[in-house]
Amino acid sequence: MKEVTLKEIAQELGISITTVSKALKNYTDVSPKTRKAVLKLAHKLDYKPNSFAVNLRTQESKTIGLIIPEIVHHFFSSIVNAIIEKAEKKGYLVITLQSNESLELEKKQIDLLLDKRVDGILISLSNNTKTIEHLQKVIDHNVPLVLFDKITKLLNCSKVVIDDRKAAYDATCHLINSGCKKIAHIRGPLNPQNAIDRFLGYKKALEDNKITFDKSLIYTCEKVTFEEGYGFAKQIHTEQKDVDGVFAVTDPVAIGVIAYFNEVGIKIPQQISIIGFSNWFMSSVISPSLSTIDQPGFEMGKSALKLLLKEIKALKKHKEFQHQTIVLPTGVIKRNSTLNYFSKN
Amino acid sequence: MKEVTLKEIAQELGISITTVSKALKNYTDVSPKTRKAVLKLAHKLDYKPNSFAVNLRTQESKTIGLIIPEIVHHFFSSIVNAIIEKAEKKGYLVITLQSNESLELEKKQIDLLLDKRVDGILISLSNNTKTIEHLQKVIDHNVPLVLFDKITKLLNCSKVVIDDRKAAYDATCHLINSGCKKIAHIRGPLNPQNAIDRFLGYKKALEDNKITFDKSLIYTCEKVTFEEGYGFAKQIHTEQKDVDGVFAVTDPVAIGVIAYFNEVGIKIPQQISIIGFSNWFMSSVISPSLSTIDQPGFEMGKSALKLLLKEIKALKKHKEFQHQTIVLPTGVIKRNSTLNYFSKN
DNA sequence: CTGAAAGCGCTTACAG
DNA sequence: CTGAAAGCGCTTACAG
Repeated sequence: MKEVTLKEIAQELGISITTVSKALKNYTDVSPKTRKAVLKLAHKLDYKPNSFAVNLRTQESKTIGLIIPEIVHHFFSSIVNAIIEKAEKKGYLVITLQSNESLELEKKQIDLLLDKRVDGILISLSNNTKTIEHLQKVIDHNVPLVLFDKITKLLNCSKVVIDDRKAAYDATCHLINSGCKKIAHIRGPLNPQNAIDRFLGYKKALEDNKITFDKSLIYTCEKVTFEEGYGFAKQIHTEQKDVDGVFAVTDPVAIGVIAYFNEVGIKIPQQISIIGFSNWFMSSVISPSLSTIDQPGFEMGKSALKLLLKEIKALKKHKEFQHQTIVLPTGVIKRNSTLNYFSKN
Repeated sequence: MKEVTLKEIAQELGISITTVSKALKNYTDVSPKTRKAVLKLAHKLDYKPNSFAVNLRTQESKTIGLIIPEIVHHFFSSIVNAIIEKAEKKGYLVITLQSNESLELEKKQIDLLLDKRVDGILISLSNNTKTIEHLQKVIDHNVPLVLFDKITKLLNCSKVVIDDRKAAYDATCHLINSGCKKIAHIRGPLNPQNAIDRFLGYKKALEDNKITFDKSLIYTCEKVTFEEGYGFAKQIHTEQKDVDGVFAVTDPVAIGVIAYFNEVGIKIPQQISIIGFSNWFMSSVISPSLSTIDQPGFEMGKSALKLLLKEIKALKKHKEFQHQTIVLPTGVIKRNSTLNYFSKN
């Protein structure tokens, strides 16, 4: 099926392309009669503007790029969900790419998106992103950029995050309030800012509650998986350090911990309490259900997109745009992997 | 930062735009000396072809559209994962949209993708897709279309599926072989082909094993959720029909069933066996771990994309293209929610 | 080996 | 109110 063009409509009506274009775009300087005829024929022929031509003319693609570490991941897929849905409502389509936690891939994908001339880019950094030239390049090309969740403070652009330090503080306090005296922390990799912040929140909570920080109770994940959680739980058990609480950097890791203790018959939460982070769907359905931190993925996606579209709009109008950092609230979700008897809050 | 154009390179070197273009595209009719000078300057200026102009000229977007019912879903996110990754390697970017199980949205999204002039469309149908004009429209516009997983047989295009009937047959036989005599089936909605096929596979398995089909043991989901699984398990329990096996249309539903029986202290698999479908990640980590059907999401995404790219290529060369239907193999994954003592296979 | 010219399909400043 | 013309930045058939 051949696509209909302005030219064809113009020829059929015996008028100029210019007038057809204006009529379709509701310009005021077209006679009602002409406009009507154009609209009628356009509708009849199911005319759709050729987006390639429109893009070239307007230098806009009405497309935004989205890069996340991985899509098969409850939290990130919730974010993608929000972004795609809201973007569609605002007339933008979304090109999604995954860095697979690789800095090299991330760099390449930034180039792909710039080559594609997307109108803006949303990105959550890979765990291995230690340099930022590729991100600075986006800004230098005058393409609006918004970082979310896994960010770097070194970049002058808008950001959407949660207060990881506070959330981790709250998680740790919940363990302490429910009676834990010796709390291990299975942390994320050393590079990403939010793994660092969660660790610091944990440490501060101990401090504020006069519990001595013990370096040997820190276990560091590389891939942040169920398997690592399971492995570290085994290690904790074997080392016999009388650990009575575990704060895991994210739910899959915590679920690995639960799986191990379930297996060896250690009672949760009576003998050991576990708290995770992110509130993955499965955390509510495992046994015992996992206490965790509510991390608002959908809200985060929505906010990031909103900021990006604002900046795109400002850029188009050549207006100044003030970069913002939005911090979304989190909360402790108390379930059955922690005791709630002593809970103060 | 202003983007560099062919014109600027031509001016700086004092040659024509034509020659610059040819040099960059490795046409043979350019002198080595000229070519070298062009490549050098292009590299120095970090020249990137303006994709808007290239799209308009070539009438190709190097972009494909992908529509799925929902992205926050283990199986679908695995498919998206595969498609994005493989497409990138082949020089295509992917625009993803979600129908949210709505036919109206699905129609709109098809239009968006056609307006965008994507080079091809991959789609898994919503549960409420009962008409196919919007899909026929894609074909009529000469845009390659590949259906996967949730398909309709009414459309003449390539398809990638699993043999749902056989997989369901195998799942049910596994229950029978492990000793179940009275097996309930929590099925999917009435419309989607794969819910129908899974139901038929279940029925056939009973038949082949001389177990009378009992209509009252069929429970029909609307949204196919954990909550529905939980609710139907309660109903099964209350109705006291001595059900000793449950085949659920998908894992989240099966996990709802497990949650209920765990709660009321009915032993799985001793008193009742459960099998799901799709092998979601969480199925391996709940307690008891869930027996299920291995549904190869990554493979499905890969195959669908491969077929689509083949068709795009054929179309470009004005060659005939033979539509194909690929059926991917599945297997029963035996875990702890079913007894394995009597297993024959 | 080089380049002028046409054209992809639109938008819009400008003239009448 | 209408339309000729320029231009977005490329690609490519064609002439020389």
